[in-house]
Amino acid sequence: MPNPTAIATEPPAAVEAALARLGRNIRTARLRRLLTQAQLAERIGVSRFVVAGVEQGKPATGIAAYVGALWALGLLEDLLPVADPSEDAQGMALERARAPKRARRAQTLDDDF
Amino acid sequence: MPNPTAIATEPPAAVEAALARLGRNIRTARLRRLLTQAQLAERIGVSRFVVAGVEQGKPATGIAAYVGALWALGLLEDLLPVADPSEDAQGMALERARAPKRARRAQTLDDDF
DNA sequence: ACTGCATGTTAACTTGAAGCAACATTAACG
DNA sequence: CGTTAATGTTGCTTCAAGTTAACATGCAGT
Repeated sequence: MPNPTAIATEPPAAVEAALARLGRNIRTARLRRLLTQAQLAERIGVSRFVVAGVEQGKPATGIAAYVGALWALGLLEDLLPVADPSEDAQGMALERARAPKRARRAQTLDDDF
Repeated sequence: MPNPTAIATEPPAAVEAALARLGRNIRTARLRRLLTQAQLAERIGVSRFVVAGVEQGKPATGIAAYVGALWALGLLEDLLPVADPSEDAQGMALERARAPKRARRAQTLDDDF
């Protein structure tokens, strides 16, 4: 973000809203578990300010802090379905209806598992 | 990340795996839509290197890049259920005992859990 | 009310993330 | 095959994310 950075400084409204919601959810989960920001931060291995930023949905905060928070709260599995190829109806429809054009496809277009 | 940052440099294996999987999923979704890294990067408003980092699951990359990628791919809604309080069975069970707004516990006496 | 602790806010400092450019590599298409 | 485009890689520069510290605010419990 050296240069007049783009998405981190002025994210689209939808992105901003999604991040705010995610942060609020993480905050709720933390409070339910009776953890302080500092305690959660210690588990993650960051300062309490980073946790505060996560709960505010700060766009420029590293994703490790967010995922680490989910991990420390036992909510990591919630992340697995995100962008899951087998659930991407739109993408599957596109793939079905075309002969491969440009864009380099991975040699084996890795199918996990 | 100034100091010997913790989670971003050596994330727990579970976090690392979750990020790697998320990155692969985003990559697959991009390829299905026949977008190059550069094209997706342009939509998000970052350089192509950031998109490459996202697809590799780089832990220190800002979450805005990840969420921006999901947004540009039409997959933002996948993020809504993450850490959703109404799905957090573990947290709801804890809350059934008491519901503090601020994490606070008498530590001298009265310890359960 | 009073006290203790969690959280918000501010500031100065450090360093690594993101930008850019040029080259190497690989895969898709004719 | 050979061409072309997409991606990986390397090195350098810049600036903001993250750290620490100190202070302010506000909630929870006695």
